[in-house]
Amino acid sequence: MKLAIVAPARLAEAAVARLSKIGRLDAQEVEALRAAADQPRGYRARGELVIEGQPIRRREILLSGWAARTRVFPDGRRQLLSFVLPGDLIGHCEQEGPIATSTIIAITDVASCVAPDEGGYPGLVRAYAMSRALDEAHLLSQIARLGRMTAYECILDLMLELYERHMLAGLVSNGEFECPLTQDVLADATALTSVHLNRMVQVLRRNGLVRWQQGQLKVLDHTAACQALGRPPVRVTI
Amino acid sequence: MKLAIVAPARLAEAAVARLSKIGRLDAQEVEALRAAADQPRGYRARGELVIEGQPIRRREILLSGWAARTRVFPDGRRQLLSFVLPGDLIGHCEQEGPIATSTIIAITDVASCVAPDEGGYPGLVRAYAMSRALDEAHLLSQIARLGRMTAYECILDLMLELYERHMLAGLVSNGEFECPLTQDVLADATALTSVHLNRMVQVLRRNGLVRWQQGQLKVLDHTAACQALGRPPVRVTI
DNA sequence: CGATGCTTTGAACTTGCTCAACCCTTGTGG
DNA sequence: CCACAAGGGTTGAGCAAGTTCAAAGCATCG
Repeated sequence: MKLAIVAPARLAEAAVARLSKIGRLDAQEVEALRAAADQPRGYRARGELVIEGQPIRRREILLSGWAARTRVFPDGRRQLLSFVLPGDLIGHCEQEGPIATSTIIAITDVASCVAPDEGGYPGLVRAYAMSRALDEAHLLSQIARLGRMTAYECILDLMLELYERHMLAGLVSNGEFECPLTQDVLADATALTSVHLNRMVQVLRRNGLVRWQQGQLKVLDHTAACQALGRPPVRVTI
Repeated sequence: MKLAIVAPARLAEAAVARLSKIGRLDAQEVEALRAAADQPRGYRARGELVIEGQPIRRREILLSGWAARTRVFPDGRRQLLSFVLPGDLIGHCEQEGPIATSTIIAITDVASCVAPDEGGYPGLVRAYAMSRALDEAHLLSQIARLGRMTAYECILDLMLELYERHMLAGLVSNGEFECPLTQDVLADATALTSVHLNRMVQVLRRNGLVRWQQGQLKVLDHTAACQALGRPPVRVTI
């Protein structure tokens, strides 16, 4: 299967950037990562990387594209639990005989690789542990968002999270990053209807906070965005 | 500080029940747990067990009482992220220099103890790993609840989760368990106002699904409850 | 050039919120 | 022993945020 998203040679870069920052990887560890990324594995958009309830076969690292953990109700309602972005881990958990607690679907075409074993690599141990911790933090934020934020705040807060996570993976240039989501998907993530999401995004645009067109998302006014969320103007990134 | 909730001798029982089930502990490991529980540490209701942003000092196990991870917004809005029940771990994470991602407050008076070091105890390794995995599963459920369930479903689903978790800790007798929450707290957990929560709880009672009085909660009609949530009638507990 | 998938708009509707009062139980001090 | 304060729980009426349904606009792609 061909992967047109990122040229093969650069496929590892986002994951290397993210994991070496959060794990303070040394040259050897980065090399191990690159070697793993040299054997990428592709999934088509809408494909399932992990299926809820099934045993987890191997630990992977997302290299390119967007994926998401989702839960679908018996009657068809759908909720996105969290996004999985380049450099994020998939299926990392410490139990023996682990069972997936959620389905992970590819939102776009996606590439991943097997996560190099951390044995003998203290940096990888740190990186994996920190990545799990960040994952958990994202879940907590998602709960707070869905629980107590208005639609407007919820969308903005999620956009800021996505911005910061792309920043960490070195995927922001000029304040802008690729956000190939449809409004339907973003609605599933924010627990809104796509109709209402659309209206609120229009308000965000009208207020000059964000630009989102042709799959590129740019936070135009960080200060105003943080203010709208009632938080300290500049948020520390890790 | 005196702890009137559970007699000291029995203080370890819920934690032992839960952790030995999920970790298949051997006699020696159970003994290590009991020894740790013999030096309990108490917190008053409303006290903070962990504070968001501060370094995590030590890993603990909750022995008795209810606690909860919470997030408070700058303007005072509050969201309960998850409940912490007897046998649950507190501050377990694998990074070095870990920072707490959420504040944990005591809902009732609470007792905890230091978590015995798992070195040399494979059962404890399993138990801690599984406990972390369950924790994550609870966060995912919470997201799905807040995101896509109606108030009625949300409350019922949370009550079933609490029931199952108490079951696991051997804290259910006669289908009934202690639930010393105020409606205000339950409203913060389900992201509702206490007014609306109250009305929906009344409907649950009227429909014969639950009884909740004098701090005791009983799920009266499991089949109907599962049906109302559109899921298979009997849910597997682990 | 039609089909398909995404975005945008309008109008009626519903769920859950707000505000305000009242009730009940429990504990405390005169 | 009563009064009263305090903290939950309950009720009502009006309101607002977000949903539903339906249709139209607008790209892109074979």
